[in-house]
Amino acid sequence: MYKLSATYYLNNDVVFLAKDLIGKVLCTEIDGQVAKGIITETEAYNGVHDKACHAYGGRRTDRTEIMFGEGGKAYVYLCYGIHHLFNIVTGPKDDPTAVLIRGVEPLEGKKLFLERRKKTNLKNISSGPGTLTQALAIKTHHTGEELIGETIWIEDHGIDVPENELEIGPRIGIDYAGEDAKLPFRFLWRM
DNA sequence: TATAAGATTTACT
DNA sequence: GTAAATCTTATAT
Repeated sequence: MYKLSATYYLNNDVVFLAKDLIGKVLCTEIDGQVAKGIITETEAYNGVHDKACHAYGGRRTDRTEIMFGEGGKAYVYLCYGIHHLFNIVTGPKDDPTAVLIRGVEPLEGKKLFLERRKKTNLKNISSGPGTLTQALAIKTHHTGEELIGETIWIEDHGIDVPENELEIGPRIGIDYAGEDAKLPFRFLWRM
């Protein structure tokens, strides 16, 4: 088991990273409490060429600025006024690619998952992009956080995901993106 | 300064 | 299965 290094995130193939991150372990230490979850679902956001990406066409705003920096940082933003969505910025400088984490499975600190989500069982406790951030206590102010630091990081536990359990398909909830909404950039581990 | 729309979740019919 | 909740960001006055 080891923590992913900074160079891992500099890979310019965001689709490869989205696939490779399935089975990795997302960890947070917030308020002195450690929680870990196995990543089971991701989506790739392929920079300026991707209509579904916030940085499509080189749009550079205060919000998307972080994606134009080097990979290895967190990009957390609020959707529908309620939900915090967690992205991993990837690729070299000026290449605004990112991987959206859409789902995790509780691994460590399960008690925290239950408390933060106010639930009594672990079923579907962090199966959506907005709910996993709640379970791991990730908030918008974590944007820009180094993923090799002490607050949010990713570990490789050597978990093997069989090819036949990996579902690849079009992304969800981005119908407005036209043709790009159909690209097979979504990866889901069917356990 | 004001308005429109959104990478979703939850509750209710 | 359908609809409401809810507030930030981006774009237009």
